[in-house]
Amino acid sequence: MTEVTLETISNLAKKRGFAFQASEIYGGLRSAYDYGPLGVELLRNVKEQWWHSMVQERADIVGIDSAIIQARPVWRASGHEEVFTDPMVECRNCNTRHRLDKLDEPEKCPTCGATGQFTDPRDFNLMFRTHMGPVESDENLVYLRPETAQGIFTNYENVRRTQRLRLPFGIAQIGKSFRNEITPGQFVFRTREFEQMEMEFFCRPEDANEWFQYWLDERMQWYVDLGMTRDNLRLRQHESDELSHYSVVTADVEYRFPWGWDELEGIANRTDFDLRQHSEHSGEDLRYFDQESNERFFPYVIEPAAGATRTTFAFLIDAYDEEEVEGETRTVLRLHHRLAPYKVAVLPLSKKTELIEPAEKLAEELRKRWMVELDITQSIGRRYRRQDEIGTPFCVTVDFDSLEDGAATIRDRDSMAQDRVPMTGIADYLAARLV
RNA sequence: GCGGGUGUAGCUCAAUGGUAGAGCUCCAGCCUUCCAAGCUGGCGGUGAGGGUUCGAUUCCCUUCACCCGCUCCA
Repeated sequence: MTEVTLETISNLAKKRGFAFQASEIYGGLRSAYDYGPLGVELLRNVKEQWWHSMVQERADIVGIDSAIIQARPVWRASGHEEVFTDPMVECRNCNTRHRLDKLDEPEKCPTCGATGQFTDPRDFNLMFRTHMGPVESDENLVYLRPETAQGIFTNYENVRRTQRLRLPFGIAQIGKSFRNEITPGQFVFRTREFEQMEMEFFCRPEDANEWFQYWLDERMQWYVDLGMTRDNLRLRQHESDELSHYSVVTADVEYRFPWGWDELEGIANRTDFDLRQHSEHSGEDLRYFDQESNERFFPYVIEPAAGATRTTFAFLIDAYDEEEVEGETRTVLRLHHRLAPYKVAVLPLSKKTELIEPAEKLAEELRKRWMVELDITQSIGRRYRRQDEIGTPFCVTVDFDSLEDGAATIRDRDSMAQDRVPMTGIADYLAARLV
């Protein structure tokens, strides 16, 4: 395992086309990043794997995709409109920031003890505001969602009824969320626009603790199965004073980032808070009717909520490796095959047209099944290293012998071992290994 | 937002109040038949705006972005 710095990864990301500063040609926009051709593939693969394990492979979970902009009362009911606005003051003496409503003495800094050094209180509003419709007025103020979860709760009854779901069941969603984080930073780790992978699992209140534990184990295993180093992962239970307004118990899946342990995913027992709130605010009865006992009750909710963008970032960091090969440093992204942006690179040994033609033909065939890159520039060694650096699991090299024997060399990213395989069998060879 | 640090080519770095250089990368050509080879050539830069000055990448101001801390969270 190579020790990685944030700088190493952000440089690689820029250099190879994973992520770029947003609006870069205009000097950039704080806390906003654009995903390049490699980054979008990696991000898509992470989301695809999550969806696969959460929705496709499960009989008890379905997916939705709700609107980013919801009616304002949704955020009143969820508590976000109230909780996401904090009056803050800053101490001019020690440069610390404090919530005014949490201070014991309004003029005294709890950090350095100085009095009368506070700035005027300022409202920190964590929700993005905009207006629905061409005319800006208080009446059409709307928020960009600060979490995808509320779109699930507001659709709970629609989904349950149309899919004829019975407890326990889950609803999953992947999508963008927006928060005016007070302090964004650490590259793509904490950005104000970010992507979430959230699933709300509805169950009987008495089973909630059991399901909570179940999802803790399940989610932890997901990262490990996709190749993340176990020692770089841990579960951390929230202290009671750091719990969200909706949660009675929360545990975070944390990753050992270059700057320390930090959160990838929060798994929370949201109780019946959200369904109850929406029932009260909307007037819709969102209780579950149990035919056997002839009772109505609010289900409890266990929520594994992961950050798609920061999880992608963690996979990138975890895959990064450098090793010495014949006095040279080989940089290789040891990404799980399912996550690798490109699965195969097709490399004609030289630029001679007699090699390029069969290489193009092979690439065209393989592209029907996988992301394939055809690279014809520079020496074969250099191209192998380029593919190593972006994590491509296999390189297929077409050489002059190929014209005679109809075979090509397949080179493995991790072991650098080579296999001679008939051209007609290459797709099968790769399919057997790209699991 | 506050305090501290940083900003010269895609990357690493150099130089100067007077035409901004190098190595690597990238591209093209030659050569080369399997792990960042060689030769030739090419593209390309002082984050942005303003001020001082005959002249600013250099000095001053403003602004933007990144990193560290405070705070918040997926």
